[in-house]
Amino acid sequence: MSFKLLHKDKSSKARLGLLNTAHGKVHTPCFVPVGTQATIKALSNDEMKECGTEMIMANAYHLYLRPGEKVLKKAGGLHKFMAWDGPIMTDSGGYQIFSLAVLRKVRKEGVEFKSHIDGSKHFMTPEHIIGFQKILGSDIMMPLDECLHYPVSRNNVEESLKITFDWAKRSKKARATKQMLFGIVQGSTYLDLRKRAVEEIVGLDFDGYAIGGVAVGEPQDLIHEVTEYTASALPQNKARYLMGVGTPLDMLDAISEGADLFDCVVPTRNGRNGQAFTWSGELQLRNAPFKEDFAPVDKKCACYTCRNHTRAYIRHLFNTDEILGLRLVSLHNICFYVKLIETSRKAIKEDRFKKFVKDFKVRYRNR
RNA sequence: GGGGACGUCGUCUAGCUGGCCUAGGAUACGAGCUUGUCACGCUCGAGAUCGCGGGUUCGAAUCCCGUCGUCCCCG
Repeated sequence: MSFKLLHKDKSSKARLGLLNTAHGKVHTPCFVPVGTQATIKALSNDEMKECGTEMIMANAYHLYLRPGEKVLKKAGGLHKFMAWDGPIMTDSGGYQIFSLAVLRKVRKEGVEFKSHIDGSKHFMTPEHIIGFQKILGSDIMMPLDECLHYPVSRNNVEESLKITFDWAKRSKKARATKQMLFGIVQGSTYLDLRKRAVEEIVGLDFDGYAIGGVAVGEPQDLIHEVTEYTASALPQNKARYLMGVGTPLDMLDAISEGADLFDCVVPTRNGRNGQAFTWSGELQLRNAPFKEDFAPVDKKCACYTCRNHTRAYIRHLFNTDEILGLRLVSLHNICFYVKLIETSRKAIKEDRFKKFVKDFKVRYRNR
């Protein structure tokens, strides 16, 4: 249970690290696919492993509502339940409080919310969330936090930071020693508030630090201004997790800004909607130009999808609502993301990450 | 040969006691969006002068006549 900083790129702020968890090692930078409901939608564990996925992410809020504490306890934890023997991170549900805002009431003690599934009322405290993540047996737990949408007034951010900090303290107290617990830095786009949040959270000494409240509606340049600023303020010897980011370009930029871990629904969600990521840009595979395109999704990709199938076939699968279509593109996208980060690690090791990103952007023109 | 029903975007159709229809929807088609997943989703676009011709009327997809086509029943 530790993080080792192995190398710092000489051409950028990119870092190479090794995260040791109870269920294995994670090489950073690392992309962590999102499996909210204890499954990476449409993909099997074997497929994830074949892509080279080292760690996956699940969501405490969702699993708390379904299947619930009792089932997960009886199952012997999340690893056994979903038959994934590698590292698992779990998000607390802080983001859900934000994204399901209509239903929530944030109080100092915790959050009151209505289940989006059956409307039942629940009250969750930071202690509950940690307790539940203990039952899950997550390798990396996240504390309950409040994630605000952009834009938000300075006053609201200051008020919110107090709650997030208080919850962080309480989460720390309630933590389990065998699992890692990260602290989350909020502060929206107010850099001085970000700085204050970093000082407070780092003062509590967590196993790693997350940059939250980023890519929640703000313009591109702000995403990176906040990320770079916050990452630079965090300690060198701890992993930095940029929550919810992102697109290939956002991730690469964030790596140059010093972030180590990323989770994002984009490769899977967009994959289910027919968008493929490739070394030469993004493809809307449902679009007409692919009707008779018998090339693989990406010539440079060695994934199952690209080894066996054509763009024309995948477009056909989407047009006929066949399940295999979503599976093939999700699989390709995950493989692409993992490979992109693997290649990034190599470039960092060789101190040429800045050039690597520059070259990648030239080829990745569609955006 | 006689009687009846029906004919509206590519497809399935709403409307048919005439003006609110410069014809609505669904689907197919075309494009865009998607950043700690309420999501195989969302948004937008193009697409029919209402089988055809004539008539009544200020005004017809809607009423009348003819005609063509499809289907059904009787002979």
